[in-house]
Amino acid sequence: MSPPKSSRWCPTPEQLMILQELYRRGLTNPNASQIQKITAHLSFYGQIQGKSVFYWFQNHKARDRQKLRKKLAHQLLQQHVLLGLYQHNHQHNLSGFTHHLSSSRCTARNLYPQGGGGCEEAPAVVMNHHRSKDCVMRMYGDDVTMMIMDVDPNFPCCRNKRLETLELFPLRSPAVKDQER
Amino acid sequence: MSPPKSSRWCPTPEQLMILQELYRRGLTNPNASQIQKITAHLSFYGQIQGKSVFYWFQNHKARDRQKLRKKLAHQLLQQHVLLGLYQHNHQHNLSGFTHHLSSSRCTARNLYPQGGGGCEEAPAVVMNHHRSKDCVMRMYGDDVTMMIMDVDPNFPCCRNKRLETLELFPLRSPAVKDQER
DNA sequence: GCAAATTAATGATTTATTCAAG
DNA sequence: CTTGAATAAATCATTAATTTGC
Repeated sequence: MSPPKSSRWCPTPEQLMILQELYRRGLTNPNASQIQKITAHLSFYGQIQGKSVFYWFQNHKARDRQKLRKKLAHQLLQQHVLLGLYQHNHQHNLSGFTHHLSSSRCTARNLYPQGGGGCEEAPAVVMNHHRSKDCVMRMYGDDVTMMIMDVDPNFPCCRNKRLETLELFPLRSPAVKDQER
Repeated sequence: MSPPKSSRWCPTPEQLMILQELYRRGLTNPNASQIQKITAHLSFYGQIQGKSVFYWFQNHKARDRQKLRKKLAHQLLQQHVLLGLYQHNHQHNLSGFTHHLSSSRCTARNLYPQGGGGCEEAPAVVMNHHRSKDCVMRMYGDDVTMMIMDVDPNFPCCRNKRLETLELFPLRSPAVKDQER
């Protein structure tokens, strides 16, 4: 019954919620005394040390900024692209960015509306791809190709034994007592 | 009389029942092969693609958790208000209660890797020390000593006056108007 | 009753976070 | 510190419920 023994702080949902709420409210750089207070409160919900709180705010702030910078850069680029300032040979250098840029609402469906009734042949471009644990899904227009790559039996979440031999469709008698949750 | 031609999957009642039943039995994160099987079976009841199954489980799990979180947040607030915990200092002997709270739905396995209780504690030596803009933190095992050195008044985020007297747990009137989404 | 208008659910996509390997 | 993989969270978009005025 020895507890998991993690080498690092594992925030409980409560702790996380509280931290996020504080951050949202504008506390991005708590001083020592604030950290102490916060730690005290959070310790009610689970083991926690001051340093964890300290780190959390540092990391969170850093990632927030990073996010912001990225967004800004993309917006700028967007402007440039739209204005045609990168018309000539610079264009391909943007690929790394544009892929992100154009992702917002340029889905295949929007670019190649199905309503067209087949006038458009084959949007041949990969609009998006979604990687899953063991499959890759690629969207070509409306279609999706799922490539099964592997099923890892060791994957931790398979610890639920029932899943191992999961009967997908027992579907016995119709009265399965479907209780609403 | 072409069929309605929906742009998205509309689950039939049978499909929905099956999915819900699978979920209820503990299948919350099917792998690709499971998705394939499920899709195959469900296709008996109507047009369906693997991605729909994939999405369904993702959404269902997420919204399940969302509900739980909301409930939890509410309870949390209640606890704080009712017990006046927010004026405590370190109060560690609440473990039983804490456990109950924080394990009510420990959700992500990354929060609780081994499915056990919480995170164990206590490297016993001086771990490290960090210099922050306004404090030095020294870690002695579990303890952290923070010495306030200075508070930089120029730091941009300090413009928010509320921070000066930061109320960690404001918990004002019960009717905080928890606006949905 | 019945549609147009509104709102709620939920399918589909995108973005962010987390863990850990390199 | 950086990166990749997995997945959770947030968001967008469309369909279903429902409300509303006739």
